[in-house]
Formats: sequence, structure tokens, C-alpha cells
Amino acid sequence: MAILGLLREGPMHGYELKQRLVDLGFWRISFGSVYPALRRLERARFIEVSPGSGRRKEYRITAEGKEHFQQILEDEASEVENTSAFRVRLAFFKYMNPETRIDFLERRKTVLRERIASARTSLRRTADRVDRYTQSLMEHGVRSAEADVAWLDELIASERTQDGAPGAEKI
Amino acid sequence: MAILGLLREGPMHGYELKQRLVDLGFWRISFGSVYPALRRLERARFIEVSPGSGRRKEYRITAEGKEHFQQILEDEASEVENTSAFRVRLAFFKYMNPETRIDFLERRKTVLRERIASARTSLRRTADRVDRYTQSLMEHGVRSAEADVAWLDELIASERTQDGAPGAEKI
DNA sequence: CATCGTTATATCGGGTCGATATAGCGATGT
DNA sequence: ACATCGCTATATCGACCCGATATAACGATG
Repeated sequence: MAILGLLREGPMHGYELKQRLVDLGFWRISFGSVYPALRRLERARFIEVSPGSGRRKEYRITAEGKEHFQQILEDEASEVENTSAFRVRLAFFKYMNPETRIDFLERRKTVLRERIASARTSLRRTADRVDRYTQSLMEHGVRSAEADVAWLDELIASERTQDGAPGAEKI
Repeated sequence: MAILGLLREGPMHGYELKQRLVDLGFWRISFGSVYPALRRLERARFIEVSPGSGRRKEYRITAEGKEHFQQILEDEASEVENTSAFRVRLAFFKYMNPETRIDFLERRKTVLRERIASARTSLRRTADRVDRYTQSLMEHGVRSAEADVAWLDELIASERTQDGAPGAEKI
């Protein structure tokens, strides 16, 4: 999905795609994921290949590819539990129907809130049994999730005020 | 490694192990990882199985298992780029040689600092080309990483003052 | 023009994930 | 008494991802 999204901006070769994925925060994406994914997308006729300069291969998205991308992006039941899947969809939010954007963000927020609640419960439950390192780890997990929720609130707020310039409220 | 660490605390069955892994922040750990892992550990003689109550199977760590756990925990070249691997080691920090703990935390900090730097670079490089959502995503990534660094600083500080009570400096 | 670091494509084995199957268990309702 | 529901519990499968590795051309430095 991320590859299709990036190729919507314009044709690219594999190595460049990988770099752009790293830029989006997928630090550890591997060539062992990228190249097989490109072959799968080609087989499915969602992308096309043509020789670029040197030994490069230029990948271009097809009409079917755009259609498929839109379909999985707009899918109402779109994954919101999976952090990576969430981040990919957010990176291509501009292509998402504005009406479903807020719903999508709210659903992510619900998931995080649930995790925070259950993490707090297990912290209380195990407070006396686990060592200070484990406890610090769990507490940091809660704080991170809370920061994520605050960020989602920013995004939702700027999405509601239509003009929407997230970053205007930036710290 | 996480399974061996948890079994050091006492015998457990598979389902319970999975729950404890979730408690440690591995929200999405799957049974398709847990049960095959238990079989591999059994084959390697790092754990032993005995029938528990009902249809449960109780897993126990062996002497070889403890030895192996200690070895991969203390391994100087221990993975610090991989967030999951880092978190597992931190969860079992009490078993790690105190001299190597600070080094381990510092190395993780270096990795995060490098990521922050490269993320800032790619933010500056792409600031005018990418849309506001992508930008917010990248900015949030940087803020999260910075929060992680601050947390590591807390852990390092409390580790240096021997008595070490992380959470004493808690916000 | 040798050498080194970067760009670039590709594959492989071992492992993870999400879905699914199966079934016993305890509680709640009628 | 017993149906049914949700939770506990073990297990497997296909599709896929990751890290290591192979290969080679390219550009810059000396």
C-alpha cells in the first residue's frame, strides 16, 4: 500500500522507494520486503516496470493500481490496531475521503485508550511483583501512548476546523 | 529470549506467557509465534514440558536454558537498533551485568539520536514537497524519539546513582 | 587507475502475523 | 436441567517480513 501511495506521486526505482519509506518512519524496512513486494504488485498489474538510467528499473503505478490503492485506503474496516498500517494510511491521508478521516483518527484513539487502560491495570496488578526496570518500561509505554493520543487530538481538531493546518498547534 | 526470561520467574503455560508478553508491551504478539517458539525451545532443550491442570502444558526452563538466556542477554553486540529486542533486554535488565547496562542504554541512545538527526534532515529536505499529514507524521516521529531519549537519560542517571530507583525521577 | 563507499537489484532461510480450527470451562438465563 | 456465550487454551497454515548475503556498476579521492 505504501509503495502504491508513493508511486502515485510519480515514478520511482526500488532503492528510492525504500529511502522514502524510511523517511516515513519505517526505519527498518528491508530490501527483502521491497523487491518481492514490487514483483507481487507487478504480477497483479498494479504497477509497471520500464528500464531507467543505468541498471535502474523505473516503477510506475497503473490505473488499476490507483483504483486498488483507493479501495484499500477507503476501506471502512481499515486496520487501526496495527501501528504501521495506521501510519501508512495517515501518510496518504490527502487521498482519503475527508468524511472518513476523523472517524479513522477516532478509532485509532479508541485503540490507544484501551491499551492505556489495560496497561494501567496490569501495572497495578503486578506493581509489587515486577522489578523497577520492567515497571519503568511499562510506565514509559503508557506515557508514549498518552502522547500519541494528544497528537491524535491535535490532528482531529485541525481536521474539524476544515482549514486544517496541523503543525499550527505545534509545540 | 522473552519466553526464557519469563520462565526464569517460574513455570507457566503458553497462554499465560502470551499475556505476560502483552503486559511487557508486545500488544500484538501472536499464538502463531508463541507456540512454534515453545516447540523450538523444547527441541533445543532450553525448556521442558509437563502436563498441567486440564489441558494445559506447563513449561519450565532448564539449566541449559538459563545459561543460553544469560549468554544472549550479556552478548556485547546485543541488538540495540531493533525496538523489540531492546525492550526485551530492558525487561530482564536485573539479570544483566551492571557494568554493561549503562553501555547498553548509551548505545540505544546513539541509535535514536541518529534517527532524530536523519529524520530532521529529511524533514528539511522535503518540507515543501510533502503534504501536512506526512509532515505531522514525521514531526511526531521526532518528538517520540526525543521522549525516548529523555527516558533513557532518566534510566542512565538512576543507574549511575547505584541505588537506582527509576520512577523516583518520574514526572 | 586502484580502491572505497554508495547506489542498486536480487534471493534465501528462518521466523512472525492473522486467520482459523478445535474444545473444555464457567457463568448467566430460562 | 441444559442451552448458549464468552473466555481459556493449544495448534496449524499460508502469506509475508526481516537480516544476511551476493553481485555489480558508479563516483570520488588520492
